[in-house]
Amino acid sequence: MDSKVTRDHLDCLRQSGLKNTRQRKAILDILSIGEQPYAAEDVYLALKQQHVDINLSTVYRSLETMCDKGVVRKVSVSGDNRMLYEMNVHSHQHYLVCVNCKKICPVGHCPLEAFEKAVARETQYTIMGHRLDIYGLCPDCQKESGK
Amino acid sequence: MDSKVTRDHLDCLRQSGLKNTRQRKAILDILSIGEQPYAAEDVYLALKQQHVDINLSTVYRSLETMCDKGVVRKVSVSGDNRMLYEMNVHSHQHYLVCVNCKKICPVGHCPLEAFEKAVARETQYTIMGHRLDIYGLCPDCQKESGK
DNA sequence: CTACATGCAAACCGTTTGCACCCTA
DNA sequence: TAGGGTGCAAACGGTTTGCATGTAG
Repeated sequence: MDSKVTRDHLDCLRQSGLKNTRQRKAILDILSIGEQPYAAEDVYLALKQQHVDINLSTVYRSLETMCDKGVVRKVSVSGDNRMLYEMNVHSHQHYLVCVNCKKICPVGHCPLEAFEKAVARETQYTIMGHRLDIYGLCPDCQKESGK
Repeated sequence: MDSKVTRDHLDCLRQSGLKNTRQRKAILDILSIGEQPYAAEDVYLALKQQHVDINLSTVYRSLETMCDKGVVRKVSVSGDNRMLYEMNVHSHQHYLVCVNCKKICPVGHCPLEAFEKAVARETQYTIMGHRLDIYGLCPDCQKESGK
């Protein structure tokens, strides 16, 4: 399973015409854990913890070039001034962000296709996409604030 | 009409327990022009152009305290790493952002009440709000890119 | 008169960049 | 071995903060 994932990462990089470096593979390994998006620094710290030696600029630069090639994608969520990065799986995704603990959790389905069409009609814009995030209190933080 | 607006600003500040300073009134005057949200620096430059003497930190600090009191609100939109500020009128608002010229235009109606309820049910979060912005090409930029 | 506001300059923090060296293809 | 990738340190841009001074209530 581990080798399967690594294999995929090699393919991703090769297909995008990117060189296959230790650092890039390590970054993709981190992004593949869980479904959350990670800030550049999160990736950096996670790698440090695994004793993977890497420079923070390299993390930024790699994420950026992998974005350009469509291997990863950027997302930014309310209440976090940092850019977050995630694997660019094709399914379109939105997040539920806890305003207290900042935990980020993906929500299933996107209700906006019809709305986009209506907006396009009304405004004459060519709609290219949207960004939606929902914020609230997660169950744990509800309990905590109930105390 | 000008005096009407100024009057409102005095009321806003008074009701929030904020002191009524030259700087705060000037900031609110700027935010009341048009329906766009402004970055702190936009406000600062607009004031400078009107020969209103103010410090950029004061702009940031005033916007922040007026946010706390609910007089203004923050919004952040995709593709701009700056925070934007607007009058906190109660109607909930979303924006259409041109990816080319960065023009921001408000869209009428918000289609997400039902969706929020569904998400709350599924996830057990207490939903507090959401952020939605739509991006695309405005009519002017469509023409330009057609050339 | 006192607490809150402001100006100024320096710090901060996420991100980007220039440059020399390194290493994959 | 050539051209992309990396490390390091310094710059950058938006925002925040400490401190002395100013001013609204």
